[in-house]
Amino acid sequence: MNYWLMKTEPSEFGIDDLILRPNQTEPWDGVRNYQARNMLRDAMQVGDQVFFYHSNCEIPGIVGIAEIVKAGYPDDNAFEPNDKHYDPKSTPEKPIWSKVDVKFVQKFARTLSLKELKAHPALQELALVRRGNRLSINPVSPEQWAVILSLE
DNA sequence: GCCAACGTTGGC
DNA sequence: GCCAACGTTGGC
Repeated sequence: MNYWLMKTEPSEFGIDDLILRPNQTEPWDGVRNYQARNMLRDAMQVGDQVFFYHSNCEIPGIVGIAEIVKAGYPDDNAFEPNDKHYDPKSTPEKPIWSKVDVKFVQKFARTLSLKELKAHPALQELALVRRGNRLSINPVSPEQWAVILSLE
């Protein structure tokens, strides 16, 4: 099993929105970065665990856990000219972009803030806290996962 | 293939 | 709102 961290802006779609979805499940779409796409398409498997991260908000940090319930499949909103994430280079015959489905698992009692993660000695290699990292999807090692969970 | 200009992310 | 960091675009 693999561990991940996925960023989202709560003003757009936060963990409370995920909880309210049918089956508490939502496609994770709209990713338009090749590195992140490769993780969505090639690496994520059903059952993988995901830290749900809120960015661009009052307290950026990890707010809970979700789970991959459907592995990579074509991001079809790239085909829709009226969609915000439309990409004319991607077609149903040759899709460029991928998405996965994530399901709510747990919401933490408090936000594990970015500040706190950055300060933790055992998390200095966490992709999220590395300088200049802007990827919306990051891998998390089993060791890092355990350390972060213990903060809750 | 180089690289300047521009756009986006996201913390602060 | 600012700006550092990084990705993408497009002229050459």
